[in-house]
Amino acid sequence: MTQNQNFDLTEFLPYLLNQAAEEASLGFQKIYKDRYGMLRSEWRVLFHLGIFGRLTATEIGSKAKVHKTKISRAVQRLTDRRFVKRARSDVDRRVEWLELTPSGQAAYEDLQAVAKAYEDKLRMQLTDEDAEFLKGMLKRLSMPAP
Amino acid sequence: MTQNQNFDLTEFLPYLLNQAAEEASLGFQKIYKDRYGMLRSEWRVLFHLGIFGRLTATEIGSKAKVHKTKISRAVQRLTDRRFVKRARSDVDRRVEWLELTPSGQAAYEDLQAVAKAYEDKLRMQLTDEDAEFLKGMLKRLSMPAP
DNA sequence: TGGTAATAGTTGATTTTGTAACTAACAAGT
DNA sequence: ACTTGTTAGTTACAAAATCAACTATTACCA
Repeated sequence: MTQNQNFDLTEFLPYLLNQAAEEASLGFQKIYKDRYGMLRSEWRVLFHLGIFGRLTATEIGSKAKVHKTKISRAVQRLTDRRFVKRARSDVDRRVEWLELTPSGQAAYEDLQAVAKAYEDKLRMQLTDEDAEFLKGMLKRLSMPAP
Repeated sequence: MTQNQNFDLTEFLPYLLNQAAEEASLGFQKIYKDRYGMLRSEWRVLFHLGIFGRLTATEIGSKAKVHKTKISRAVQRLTDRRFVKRARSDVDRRVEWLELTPSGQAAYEDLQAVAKAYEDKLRMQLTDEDAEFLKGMLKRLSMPAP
């Protein structure tokens, strides 16, 4: 009897969350990857700038909880592709203001529409009520434990 | 007016799921990493063997939805550390049966207890009812969309 | 039997991430 | 002004993930 009945992986919350997150990301990932050759950190930067307009790398990092080296490299690639424009601040010459270029804006609008459609498709698996409830719990779980 | 009010990242399910999954994994990750120098794919293999007893690499891969190269390398490292023992099948000499060694079993039992305690801690943020509901939805989201 | 396809698992090359150390600029107190 | 500390962002190197190609074995079937 080597079998262990005392632990069920499929009830372990971190595991379940990871499996669901991975599955839920697949379809959208395929699109931003195929269509724009973007990585996850890149569409996130793109979306932050699309939504909030003008941000510094640090601001994006703290909003998205992504490490600054990842942001740095994502911004690098996005500027290489002319999706993002950087401008040193006059007030504090350490910081760089980031903004979408017109083609960055176009890519954002395209992907944002895709994201909306994708979200709708995902939510067809859930009732509206369930989805709201789920989101509430995910938001709670997303903040550092007390 | 460059601000876009039409999309809210914090309501986008794949994003929310990822944030929650990452946060929920952090504490447990720290332990299996610090205590055993393991990667995520490694504790998953360890747990599968701890729970199910004897499996092939392919079986683990399909249960956990992990690519075979990741499994292969995880198994390699686990056998290097004498946590896992491999044995070629006599029936089909392509397949290898994987099993925990006694020290692998000990590591599993230790980490399994940690996982339980960690799960309890996480669930303190939720009522039992909510947690069950959440798990149900995560399981549904974990399967490929219809 | 012989030939083609399928499966289990590994390996190598490339890409991406993680970690730590680094530069440059500013802040605060003395 | 001068030291010390902090912050913004980059870079170098090591670790890990990805993807394709590979070996070895078995399955199918004419």
